[in-house]
Order: sequence, then C-alpha cells, then structure tokens
Amino acid sequence: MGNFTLDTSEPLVLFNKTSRWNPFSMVPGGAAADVVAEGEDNRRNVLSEMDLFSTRNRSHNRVVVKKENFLGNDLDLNTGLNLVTMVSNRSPMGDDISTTGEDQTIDKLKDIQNELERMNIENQRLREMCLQVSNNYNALQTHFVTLMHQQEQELRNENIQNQDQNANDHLSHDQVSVAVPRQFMELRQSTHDQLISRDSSSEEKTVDRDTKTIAREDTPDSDVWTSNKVPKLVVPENMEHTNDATMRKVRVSVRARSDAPMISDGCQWRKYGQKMAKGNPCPRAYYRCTMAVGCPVRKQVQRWADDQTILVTTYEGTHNHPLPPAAVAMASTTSAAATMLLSGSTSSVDGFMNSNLLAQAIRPPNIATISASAPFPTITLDLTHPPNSTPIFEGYNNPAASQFAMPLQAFHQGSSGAMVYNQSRFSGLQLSNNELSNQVLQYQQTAPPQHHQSQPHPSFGHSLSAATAAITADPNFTAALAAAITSIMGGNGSTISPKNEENNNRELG
DNA sequence: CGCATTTGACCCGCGC
DNA sequence: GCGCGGGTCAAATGCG
Repeated sequence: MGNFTLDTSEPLVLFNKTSRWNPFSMVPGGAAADVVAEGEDNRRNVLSEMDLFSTRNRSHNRVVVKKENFLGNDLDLNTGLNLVTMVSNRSPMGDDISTTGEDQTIDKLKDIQNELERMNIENQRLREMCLQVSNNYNALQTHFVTLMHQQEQELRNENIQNQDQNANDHLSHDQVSVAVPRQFMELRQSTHDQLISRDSSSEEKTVDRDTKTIAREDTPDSDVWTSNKVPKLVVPENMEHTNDATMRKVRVSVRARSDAPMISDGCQWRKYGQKMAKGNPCPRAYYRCTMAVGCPVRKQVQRWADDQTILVTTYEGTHNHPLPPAAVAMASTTSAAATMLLSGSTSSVDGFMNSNLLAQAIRPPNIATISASAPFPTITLDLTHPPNSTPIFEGYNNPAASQFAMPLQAFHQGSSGAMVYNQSRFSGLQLSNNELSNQVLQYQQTAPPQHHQSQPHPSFGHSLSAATAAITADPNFTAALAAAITSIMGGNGSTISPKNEENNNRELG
C-alpha cells in the first residue's frame, strides 16, 4: 500500500485527476482553481496529501498536490467522512473509458469501505486509549497536588512552631501543636475578616480560637459522620487526617441548567435532609454518598434563587472507595478542584496556584469562581452559559441530554469573560485561556455524537467529555498524552508532538 | 418487608 | 445569654 493521507476535517470531494471536472468551480466566486502535480505527469494517478483548506493556497486559487505516487489498486484512504467519488467517463484526451475501468473503480470503493471500517475500529480503540490515559493523568495530577500541599504544609508547620515558641514561651507544647491545620484556618478566618495577626498580643486568643474551630473542622471523618457526641477536641494524629478533614470542608459547587431534581453524576446518593435556606425560596436537599459504608462525600442540591432553572450542586469531601466509570469524571474533577483550592489557601497562594496544573486545567474564563466569602471556601464551576449553536453539538442540544450538555457547551464557549475571584488574595491568579475551547472543539470533532447518545449512562459521556476537555487543555497533559500514546503504540519510533496532535485527532476521527 | 424519602427536632457556631 | 441559620439525626411515612 502506498502512503496516502487525506485531510478530511471538512467535506471532501474526491476526484480522479484525469477528469475534466473541476471541483473548485463550485467555490463561491466562480474562479476555478488549478490542480498542479509538482513534477509529475498529469495523466498518472497521482493523488496524495492535499491541503485543501490552506489559506495561502486558497488565496491563490491553487491547490498543490505533493508528489507521492500510489498505485491505483492500492488506494489507502483514511477518512471517516462522506466521500463523493467523481469518475469521468472520458479521458482528458477524449477517449472512452472501458467498462473494466468502472469495475476497477467499484473495487476501489469496496477496498476503501473495508479500509474505512478497519480504521474506524482502530480509531475507536485509540480513542478509548486516550480516555484511559487522560483518566490516569488526572488521578496522578490530583495525587501530586495533594503531596505538594502536604509538603508545603509541613514546612509551614515547622515555621509556625518555631515562631510560636519564640514569641510565647509560656504556651504549652500541646497548645502549639493544635495550630497544625492553620493553613485552612487562615483562609476561613480571613473569610470573615477576622484574621488575627500572630504578632499581636492576642496570640493566646488566636490559639484558643484555633482550638475551638479545629475541634469541629479537623475531626476525622469517621467521628464527624457517625456521631456528634464524641469528644470535640481531637488533635490530628497525622497529616493525612488533617488533609482529609480540610478537604472535606472545601466545597466544589457546580451550576448547571437542569429540569431534573438532581444531576446525574454516576454516584449513588441518599437524601438525608432538606432545609429551607435563607434567601432562597427553593429548599436545599442534603445527600450523602451510599456507594460505600462511611464514605464522607456529601452534596447539597438547591435551585439558584436568581434563576430557578439553574441547579446548584455542591460537593464536599473525597470518596473513600473505587468509583464506577460514570462517576470518575465528576469525582476527580471536584476532588482536584478542592485540592487546588486548598493549595490556594497557602501563603504562597499565587506562586503555587500558578504552578498548579489543575488551575490551568479548569481555567477557561467565565466558568470557575473561587469564593471564600461563603462559610467554607468554595470553588464554583459555572456551567450555565447558553448553548452554542454549532452543528457538532446537535446531540447535546437534545433536551433529554441537556443536563450535561451545558458543561460541554460552557467549556466550548468559554472564550469570553473572565475568571472571577471573590477574594483579594486570589486576585493574583488571572486565568485567561482560550485554547481550551479549541481543545474541546477538537475533542468533540473526534467524538461521534451517536456514541454519546447510545451510552448506558447518558451523563457519563458528557461529564467525562467536560472533564477530559479541561484536562486536555493543559499543554503538559498534551505532552504526557503524546508520550503515553507513543509508548503504547510502541513502535515506529515517531513521536507525537502537541502540535501534531491536531492532525492526529483529525485522522483518528 | 425492606429501602428510600420526608420532616420535625436537635445540635452547633456565630453574631448581637 | 439569646436568637438565627446551617447542618444532621431519626422516627414516621411512602413506595415498589
């Protein structure tokens, strides 16, 4: 088989070069384009990689066909799009083409169809591989950020202990050690404009306050969720407990339009309460995850007061059990977002968050809001932007699938507006990026809509798409993905650069 | 009958 | 100290 690559990102008309029919005569404006085979005889079946959409070429009304020969019977097409094969019944010289030529054309078409089927299967396999790699990457990223957070917190604890011992020799060792989870305490206290300077004379009061709050906020999950009558003052035994407790208190809020009482995120939830919240005529429902005994994850569902078509789902905590595929995307996204928010609560917030991969991954403008003015630090993903009318999203415009159509469209559309941070300490983190929309568009071009519609979990494809889109916006991820694919494919020694990924995606589609 | 949901009571933190 | 509001519990209720 000869090498033959065809750019099929747009409708393509395949024609025999021996034909006098000129496909470019249909171009608005009526100017016919020349088709030139460089250095080759026009009468030979020379068909190769054509850049039909190059601005430069188009501007010159000329398409350059690279010289790359193939035999007529070896036509190897890589396209998933509709091809219209135009075969003239006359040669350029005016000679009639025999019936044998038509049979050969039919054979070619059959070969093409077979090859298309094979390539589609291969593309599907590669797509699944990409999803798996992206999921693994996200999990690793979350773990990495958590480790970074713990490491920094340990350093801070050492510094705090040294400062406290120097300034307050009269404080007992236990009182000082109580200040371990100060990282989160700082954020919460500053939230209420009550941050007390450690240099002031009120140091003892500060420690007492920390002690009280820690008793509630840093209690291990098992204590918190099983009984409220256990001793409230629990000093964290290790950093892991501390991290779990603070993580549980960090919230990730997702706003999406939905008529359903609750968005489907792949997890199993049990409602354990409902309250009327102040300032909102709609009740707030409380759910806990029931996929495992003692899972600390809870969520609140409430319609937005300003627009009751918008459903606000607030997640809190980290799952302590394996997740089904349908729940991986949302859970990992919220978990990573919570980790990012925790990372941002450190004193080195700007530098750390700017280096945070997740911060880049979720930084499409006008989507994420970090708010510390709420009782708990909350990162809000606003997925309520109006739908985009791009035909590619027709499947997502189906009302039945609307609940997660919004995330996709929001991610896709997220090229205007600005990411908002309610608290001044986050103001240094200006996240503006429009490459995500391109990446998402790319991803969606490679994902056939019917694939989503036929999934057993309707929300899975959409939520996973949104999460994957966010992940793939990270250039580091692109490089990692390229390396992973290269490694998996093993073989031809060629590497996939991020720049080439677009072409690869196009071919995979 | 078992499980999920509902709903009023209770706990707790916070502000005045 | 008291009241308010958020969050949770658990008995009652509903449903398949």
